[in-house]
Amino acid sequence: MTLGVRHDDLRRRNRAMVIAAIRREGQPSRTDLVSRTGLSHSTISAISSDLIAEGVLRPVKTGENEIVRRGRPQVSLGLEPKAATVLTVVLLLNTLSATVFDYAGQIVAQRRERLATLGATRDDLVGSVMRMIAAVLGDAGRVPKDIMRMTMAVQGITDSDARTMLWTPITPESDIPFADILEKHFAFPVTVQNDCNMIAVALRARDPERYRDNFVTLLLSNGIGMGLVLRGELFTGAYSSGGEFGHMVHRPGGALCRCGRRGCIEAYAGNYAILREAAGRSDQTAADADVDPQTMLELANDARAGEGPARDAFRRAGEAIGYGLGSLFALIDPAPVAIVGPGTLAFDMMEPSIRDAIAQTAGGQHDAAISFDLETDEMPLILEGSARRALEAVDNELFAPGYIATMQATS
Amino acid sequence: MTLGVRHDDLRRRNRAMVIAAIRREGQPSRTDLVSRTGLSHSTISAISSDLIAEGVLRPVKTGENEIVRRGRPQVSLGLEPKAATVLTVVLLLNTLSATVFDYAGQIVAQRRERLATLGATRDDLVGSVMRMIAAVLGDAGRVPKDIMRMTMAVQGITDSDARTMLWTPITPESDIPFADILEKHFAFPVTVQNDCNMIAVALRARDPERYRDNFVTLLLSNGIGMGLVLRGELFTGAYSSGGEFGHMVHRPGGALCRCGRRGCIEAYAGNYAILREAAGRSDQTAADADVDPQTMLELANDARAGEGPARDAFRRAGEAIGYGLGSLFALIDPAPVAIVGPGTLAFDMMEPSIRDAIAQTAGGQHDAAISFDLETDEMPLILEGSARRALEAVDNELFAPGYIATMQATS
DNA sequence: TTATTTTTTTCGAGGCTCGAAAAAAAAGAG
DNA sequence: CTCTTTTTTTTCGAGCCTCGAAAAAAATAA
Repeated sequence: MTLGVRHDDLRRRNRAMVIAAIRREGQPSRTDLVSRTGLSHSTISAISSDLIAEGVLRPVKTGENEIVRRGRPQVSLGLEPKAATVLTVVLLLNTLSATVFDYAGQIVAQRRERLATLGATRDDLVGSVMRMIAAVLGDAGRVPKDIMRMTMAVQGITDSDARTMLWTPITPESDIPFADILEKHFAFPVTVQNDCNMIAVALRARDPERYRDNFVTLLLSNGIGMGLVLRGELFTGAYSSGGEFGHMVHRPGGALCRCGRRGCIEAYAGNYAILREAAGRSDQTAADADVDPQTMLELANDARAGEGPARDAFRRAGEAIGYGLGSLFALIDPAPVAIVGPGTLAFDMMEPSIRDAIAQTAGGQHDAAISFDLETDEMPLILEGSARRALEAVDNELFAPGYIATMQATS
Repeated sequence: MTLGVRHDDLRRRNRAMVIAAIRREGQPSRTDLVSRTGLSHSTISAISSDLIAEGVLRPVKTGENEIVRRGRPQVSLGLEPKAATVLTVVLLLNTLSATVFDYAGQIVAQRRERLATLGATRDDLVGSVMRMIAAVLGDAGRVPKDIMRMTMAVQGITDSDARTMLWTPITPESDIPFADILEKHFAFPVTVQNDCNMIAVALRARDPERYRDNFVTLLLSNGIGMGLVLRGELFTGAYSSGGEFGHMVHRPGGALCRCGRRGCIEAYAGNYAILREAAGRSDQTAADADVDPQTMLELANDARAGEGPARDAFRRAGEAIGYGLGSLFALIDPAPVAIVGPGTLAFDMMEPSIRDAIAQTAGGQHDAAISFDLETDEMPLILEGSARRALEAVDNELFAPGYIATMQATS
């Protein structure tokens, strides 16, 4: 049950608010903070001087963009890059990358390598991740105890505690408790997140006007991923990362899906499904584990050239996505949709049938609210979202009792 | 953007917490409140004596159930019935009822009448509601300015501001702004809520062990309604009351639904759909506006008697519900399901196919978490949920600045 | 050099919660 | 019947926190 609000929570919350505002705004002055947070000048002054003394914030000299006016000039406050260091690891099909960020969100060091995930054993995967972390920490000139938080983004389903990769399309291995393994080895806190959720986090940070309280991100690739933000919060399931849009049922008992079930949206709209259909193979054929982007581009060009199996396949894919969005919108009301990933390259071939299908559903009522934004390259978004997630976790730890002691002990 | 926490918010929140705890627990002592809220004895003492002085709480003598122990006996605190009066109106197919509750949640007066909603014009409906409110207020010996809050529960879709009935199956009329109309006439605040959402509110109050953070309520009747609680909060859409489970797409382009679209879950699982199928009519036949419960009981008995069209119809209905739940659970993870309404009388004929269908979907993975509770009579739940909603709104208004002044002015 | 303007800090007042101690209210013991 | 013990509730002073007003600081304009 909900606990009463203690007196010291008050300061902690207001500190959190100030830091969050600075992370959003970039380099606001104290006066900006007053208007953003609704707190008084006195309070902002007290909190910010505390945070500066603790090494979390620093006054920054704004060079050019300042309007020269009468009166005492505003002093902008920025996050102190040295206040903390965080680490992100992104594990996707055949790709592994690790990045070190400073507290201000700037990249300190980055590594990326190809990794044949499909054939990799559990130990291969864990070992590769560990080696890459060690290497990138070396590049950045940091040791594990400098890292205050790590976020790992993976393709697939994670548990709701963000500790274990429950299932993934990138390897037959499942239930890998990355957080436990890495925390044991490196001794910094780790969370494991779904890649699409990280995309959603990044989009909200990039364009808060458009992506704020309710929106959907779809990742169109060999599978179909979804990130869902409802009421301004990332939606996750009760047990898992949830949001398995690709495995909502499009046609009961229909086409064979990569997950082994039948009729999932993915079994019509995933790259493998589009290829299978365009190639005239039965929709009960086993799925390809990976489809070359080049192949999909050629398929899209075939479809653009005129009617034929390729165009039909994309139409069918669009229909599956459209009915799925329609059902989703029946539940949550229409919302802006961001389409991310390689699938955007053929989105023009799918959009008409998506819109037709949505119009057939209850979700199609307010279709003015439905718009599609495209972003082909998902990798920068995943990285940005992961970093943001790790940094925001640090932001909030800074106010926990004992933070100051910890900082002094480690710095 | 989120505002800073002011100093006076603190007291307001803690007062809210105390009142909420008392509404949940019934008649806790101050010591109980200390452990429930985590606040100190001093704070609880201060807040409760304030609330007693303001006439919101009262010390109650617990008669029997008290364990006789050494030491100063605990004094239980209860809600003061005279602190406020709320009103609920429930408008369903062919039924209208209005109830007056005191602040402790006891019924003061109640009226109920049959009303031929299907043939009623907008003015008929509004007029009937107004007359019934006036009558029940008379029964209760209250005047409109005694009422601090009214909740109206309606079958159908409401807007997310809870002010307008956007669409309803009980009459062809749509977009009736009940809240505006009634507030103008009676001058007390009104909200308009979806009936299934009120059922969810009531279930959570009745059995907080089982229905707490995540659960689903399905109302099986001529149509299919849903109430959804996620993360402990009633889920509503961005524009509407949302949760249109019955209009998720089961079979694209399939059976004709009452809403005019094709393939909705309701077009297979609503009473009219089951009857249509069992009677051997085409699934493109127009829906009956209402189906006699007696007819459904006979149909269920036909089905229980052995294989045949009736059994097939229920099986098909179960399949639609099952795939729908499967898709829902793919998004939100499995959760307990409460099945409410006349449809429960034939639930035994549907449950096997529901479970079979769910097992075919991604949502069926953790099917241990899926359980069905049945409750045939929805009316008491709707009433209880509506009252609770109104009372909780009053609970929270009591802490708004100016509350004390208002109370003194009106009492 | 002085006045004006704007930002930031300082200072005292008022509220709130907390822990400890005191008061209250009952049962049990002698 | 009185005193002790036990438990609940209230009181009291300390410590924070936020706020508004006033003061200080830091720049431009005259």
